[in-house]
Amino acid sequence: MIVSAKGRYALRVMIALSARGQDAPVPLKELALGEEIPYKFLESIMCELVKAGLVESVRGKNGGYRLTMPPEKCTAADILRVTETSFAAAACTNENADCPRAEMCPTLPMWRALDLAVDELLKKYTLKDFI
Amino acid sequence: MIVSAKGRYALRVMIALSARGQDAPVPLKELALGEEIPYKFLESIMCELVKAGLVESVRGKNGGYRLTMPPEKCTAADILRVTETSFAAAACTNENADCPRAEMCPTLPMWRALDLAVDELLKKYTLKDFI
DNA sequence: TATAATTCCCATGAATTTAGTAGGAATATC
DNA sequence: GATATTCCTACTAAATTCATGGGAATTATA
Repeated sequence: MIVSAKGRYALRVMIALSARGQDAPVPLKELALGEEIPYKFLESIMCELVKAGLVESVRGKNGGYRLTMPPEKCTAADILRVTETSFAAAACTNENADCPRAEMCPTLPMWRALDLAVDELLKKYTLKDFI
Repeated sequence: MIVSAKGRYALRVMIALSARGQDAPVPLKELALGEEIPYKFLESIMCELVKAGLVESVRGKNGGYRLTMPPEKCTAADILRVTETSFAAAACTNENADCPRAEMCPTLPMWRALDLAVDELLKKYTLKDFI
């Protein structure tokens, strides 16, 4: 039960972008160096964040990445939902879960409650809270 | 962010043991078949549960496993703490965590809060609640 | 005391996921 | 046209999870 390095990197980068304001886009190189995240790994993470609509990219010279919303509108839940391949506490509550026991599983309600509790908490933290 | 199969197996077995009362020990073979858990994998799980003091084992013929406490005294948190190699939401709050950024990490408080929230919730579910 | 049923212990292997790397095409600025 | 950037696809390495195998130790009972 753990948040991956990818998720933590994503959060860090989003915080870094917040601290920079929304004017000029920040190039990947600068983000990677500043946050000490492997360049190519971060590149793949940024790709996911762009696809999810949390950041926008500007290509070509003087390009880079920029938040698509003000920091107070983006929560930790928004970010981690993108990067964590399984955001569910137990596999049992995954979208693709296909457990034959699900119908009468005594623990399923607990996993659902856990998912909810985690989501509630992560929603409370916005990027603004971190800077 | 997910509870492993091991953890779910452990919970299931503990529930099965609860349902059987504390009298005669239940052999591994029976547990494995009944719960559809690979015999050898379950064996290693039982070993951990014994070491943690949640179940006791009786060796030799007519032996098996038995809870060491009444089902209402054992919570999901007690069980998962044993089986999950990392019970922390983020590696950052692991016992062995040794992050150079920890001192001034803006997200650390969130991970701690998350750990707490998860623990609180899992403590609410006792084995008795599942049967 | 032999036998069968069991837990205990140690080592190994397979599968899956996570983390990271490499190279080049496309795009924009100057 | 040179340069700085994102985008895309594929690959590799490392770690973790999920098991499997074989045999020693222990105990009840016939």
